[in-house]
Amino acid sequence: MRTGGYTAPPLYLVGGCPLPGGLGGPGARLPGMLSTSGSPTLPPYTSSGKPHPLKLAADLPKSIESPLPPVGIPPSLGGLPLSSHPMPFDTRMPPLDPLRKGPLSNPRHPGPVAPSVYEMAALTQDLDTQVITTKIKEVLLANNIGQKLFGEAVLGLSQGSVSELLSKPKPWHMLSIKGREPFIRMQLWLNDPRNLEKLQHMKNERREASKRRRALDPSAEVSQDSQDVFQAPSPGGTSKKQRVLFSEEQKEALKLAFALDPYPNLANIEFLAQELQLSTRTITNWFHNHRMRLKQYPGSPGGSSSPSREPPPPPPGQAQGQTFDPLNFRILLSQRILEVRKEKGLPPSLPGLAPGLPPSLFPHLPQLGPHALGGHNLDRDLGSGLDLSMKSENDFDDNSLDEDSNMSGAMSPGGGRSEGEGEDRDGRGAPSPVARSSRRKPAAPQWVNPSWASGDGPKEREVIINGVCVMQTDDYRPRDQQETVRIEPTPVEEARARSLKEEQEEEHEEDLQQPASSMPTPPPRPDPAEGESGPLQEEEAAAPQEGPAPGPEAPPAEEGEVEEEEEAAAGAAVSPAAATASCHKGSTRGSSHQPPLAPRYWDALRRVTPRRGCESWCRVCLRAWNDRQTRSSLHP
DNA sequence: TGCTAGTCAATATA
DNA sequence: TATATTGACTAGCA
Repeated sequence: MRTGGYTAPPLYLVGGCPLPGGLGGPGARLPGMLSTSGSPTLPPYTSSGKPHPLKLAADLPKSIESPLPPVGIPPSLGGLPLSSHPMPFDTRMPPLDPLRKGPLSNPRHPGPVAPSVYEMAALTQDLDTQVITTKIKEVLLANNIGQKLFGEAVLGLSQGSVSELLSKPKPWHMLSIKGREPFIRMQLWLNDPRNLEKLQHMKNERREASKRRRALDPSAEVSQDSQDVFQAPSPGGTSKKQRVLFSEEQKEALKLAFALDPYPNLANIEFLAQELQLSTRTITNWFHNHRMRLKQYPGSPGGSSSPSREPPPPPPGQAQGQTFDPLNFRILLSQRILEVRKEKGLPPSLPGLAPGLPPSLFPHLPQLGPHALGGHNLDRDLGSGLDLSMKSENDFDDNSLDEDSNMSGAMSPGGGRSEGEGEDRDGRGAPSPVARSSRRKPAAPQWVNPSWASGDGPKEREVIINGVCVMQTDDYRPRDQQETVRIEPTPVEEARARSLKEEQEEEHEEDLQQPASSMPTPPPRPDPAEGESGPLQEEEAAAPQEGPAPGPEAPPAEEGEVEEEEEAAAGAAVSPAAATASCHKGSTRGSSHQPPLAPRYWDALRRVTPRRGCESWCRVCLRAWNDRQTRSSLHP
């Protein structure tokens, strides 16, 4: 039961109409309200950090010069989402009609159409969400008001939503109109001199009501949650699916898959579902959620996101620039699992396997999944609170080129997700790591740690800058000569043996200035039509194909590849000035400058033409070239 | 059909 | 107990 009793006068928007006393009475103003006839004249906050007095839109259209319909507590609260419920406070806005994006028609309050929340939001100048939430948190804390009560009474949101809003407020410019509504409510609530009084009153009423209920029926251990909240009955018995609790290895696998391809195609989703013994729906949900939540950390210089917030843990970086195919995925995941075990001081070996041999390298063993991996449960073995965010920089030195690639470079050849543009559609937020169609916002920056999967020690000279650039701190001092990673469709045992051998060879490699020695022998030039088979098919591909080298004229790339490569560059964050010289002048993408290739690489590639549009070889060129080689070996 | 944005609510954590 | 996290879901859109 809503302990309502809280009936405030209606909220008026425009001068001449009384604002409810709670909002400051006549003359009170909406925060940052814009005049519809003019440009914003007031910043949302004064220099002292206090909100400006509400600026009225004196010339608002007549259609919204009417009081908002008073909102009472509906007799029945069931069946409606919280956000549709009116607020008992004078921060209330009319219940929304999502179809018309305006207030629900209220037969009890006929008359001119009141401005909807959306209209109000549209009329509202930028609010500093960070300041608002900070103030809200201060007030709540100082007055011992919980998020739950505040959310339900003021915002019409659940506790979890309130928590997210308060702890991770999106900058105003990143909010949709609807997403701005809670912040407008908060601002209105802050402006209400009686806000605390009312909230405390509600709190007391709830407490007393709860006492009464308990007194009436002590056996009913009904939590307050189920009583004072708008408990929506499951309509038609269609309740939410019970939430799945992912195991650590499932999460790790999903993160890895995400790093390989944040937009997996259906085949890959089904593959993951099978591997992880989850439903495809769960997989897609996870990817959706993960993309969205990574985006909640804009981190862009222009963004007004909270400066105190740290970016989310970077995903497994060894996947950067690699393609999603089952074999690749399994190998990388097994490496990751072993790494995690090592970090946790657990034995790297798994039951029934030789030490260090992950079961994913043995497809004949039970599939990788929560019950695979040697039957070990990482949750149990590793405990909670795993910091899987950044692997140690000691076991992946096979792909330093990937430091300049981004997620688009990780697209599966069969994934076909290289189309489109990677720039954030609103031009704000984090630099796009993923080149996408204009519909898709890019996922958050992907961090690169090219050395993750190697068994070598840390490479302190490598500095991770961001998702696509790994700074070579002092000039182009050579790092590992192993510049590319090519995971061939080789039988796993053979692959592992080869890997071990390569590692040994790398350890004894001395001439770091001769990348040519590590450059792969150019495999057959790929057919322009190749590369369209899905990863599952790739997995079934035969052993590495030998064939004629593409020769120095291997590039220019096919048109699609050019597109893909440019998109790879599109999301590149700005690298150090010293490294952002001149390549890709011909790129159609905005911020596509890539660090030029170090001279040592030029030597290796001097006989190969850089990709179209490039003056010389850069990392993108090299990356694209290497991708083609890999693909050509997979799809001769 | 699949995406984003927003939200709920179960669960984990402080 | 309060807050944070996160899987599931919906609406709207292209």
